[in-house]
Amino acid sequence: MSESAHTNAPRWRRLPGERPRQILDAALEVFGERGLAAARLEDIARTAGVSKGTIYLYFPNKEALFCEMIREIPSRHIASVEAMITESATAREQLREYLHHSWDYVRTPSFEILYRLILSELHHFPDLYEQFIEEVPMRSMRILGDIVRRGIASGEFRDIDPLAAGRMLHSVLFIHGVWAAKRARIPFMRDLSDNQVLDQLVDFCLHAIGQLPAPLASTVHT
Amino acid sequence: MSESAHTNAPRWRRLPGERPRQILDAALEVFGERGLAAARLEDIARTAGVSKGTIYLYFPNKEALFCEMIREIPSRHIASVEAMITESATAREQLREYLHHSWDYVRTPSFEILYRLILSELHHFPDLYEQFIEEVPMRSMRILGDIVRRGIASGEFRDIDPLAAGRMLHSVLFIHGVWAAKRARIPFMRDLSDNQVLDQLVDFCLHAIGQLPAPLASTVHT
DNA sequence: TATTATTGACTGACGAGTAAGTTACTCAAT
DNA sequence: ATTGAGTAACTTACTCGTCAGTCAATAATA
Repeated sequence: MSESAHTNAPRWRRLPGERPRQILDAALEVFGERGLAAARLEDIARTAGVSKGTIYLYFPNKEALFCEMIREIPSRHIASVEAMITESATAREQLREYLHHSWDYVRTPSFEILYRLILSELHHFPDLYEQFIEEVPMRSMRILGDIVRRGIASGEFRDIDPLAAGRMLHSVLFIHGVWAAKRARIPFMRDLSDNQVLDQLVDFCLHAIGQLPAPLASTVHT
Repeated sequence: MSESAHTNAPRWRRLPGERPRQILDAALEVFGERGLAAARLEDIARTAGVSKGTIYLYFPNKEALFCEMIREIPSRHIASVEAMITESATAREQLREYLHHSWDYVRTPSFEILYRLILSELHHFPDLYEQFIEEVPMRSMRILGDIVRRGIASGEFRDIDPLAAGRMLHSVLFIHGVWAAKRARIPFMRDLSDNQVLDQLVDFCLHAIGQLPAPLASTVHT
């Protein structure tokens, strides 16, 4: 008994390099579960495997931790989505690809949590909100808008305001992503697989901006 | 000096019939501003023009007040939107009309607040969440789905899964409504009027489900 | 040994909920 | 019409638990 009596394994380790990341991840989990006001720093600390005092070594207070989290997390993902864009294909193919990649991003639990937290706390952190808007949805809309513009020029798409189209495409993808991430709680998503939903999205969107009803073609993937 | 010294005007009045509504309206304002956890009952009381104790005469506790508010508020609006549906017109016209009416509903500040609160508290009130989903978005999707079904039968719309189409239509309308309600804080909505956005929405949606790109399309080869 | 990361018990403020006291109103008796 | 006792509506001052933030002590590491 009592391996605790005389193990020379330390009860805790010094990890100043890893603490911020650990704490931010724990913060995402706990803030995501309870919201900014109701989340307890003790819970975040325990989830991160540290004590409450440690948090204050790396973040001045609860709000700052929250803000830092909102800033840090999306920056991990965005670059990877944008890297996926290929210049080679037709606008139609390029659009389809971008929708697929965005679909993967927008369904991640962390995205859903982030969006939810931002939305609910937007009153108190306007600068944070604007930054998020700029870095996530506007970026996405602009990229989509550019693809649409190319497609119009090439005659693949009908004459539509590219920015408006980008906004529409983003909105429908985005909200379905949030729903899909929480599918278990949303009745009208329960019976659909992610791929089915994506197919419906792509079909709907391509018809909305397409020059012609499309040769009935080719939404199959997997 | 001191008109308070001997006015026979009562310092407060008994209004048991009006209190619940007053308190619920105040709750929407204060919860909407600060969220469930951070909102103070004292603030709600002051906004409602009563004292904190009065709230407890009508609601057992903070959570119950919150839930009652979520239940009560949307029921005021929904019926009025559904009453607007006319059976006479073509599916296309009927759809256009329904989108217009929903657009008005979905832009109201109270809807935006409600949606935001529901989304952020969904973890803790699953039954409330399901009820909201059932009463607001699902209802809307079903109505839209029915219109689409009619339109397919009449040849106005292409052959598309009506429920999926209803979901798409709702989603894009809904999220743009939320954005429009907070337009001042959202860069990509700032330069657009509500009517412009609605026109873009209708245009996008009708093309997405339309059999042909509208009247103009009859000249296009098949 | 010196240094620095980490702990955890502590404090002070804040706010939900309570209950005893106060005020507005009601209505039966005059 | 007026009174005034009874009651329902409302207020206010209080309690008590909770939790953000602090700091002196302690443990790991160089």
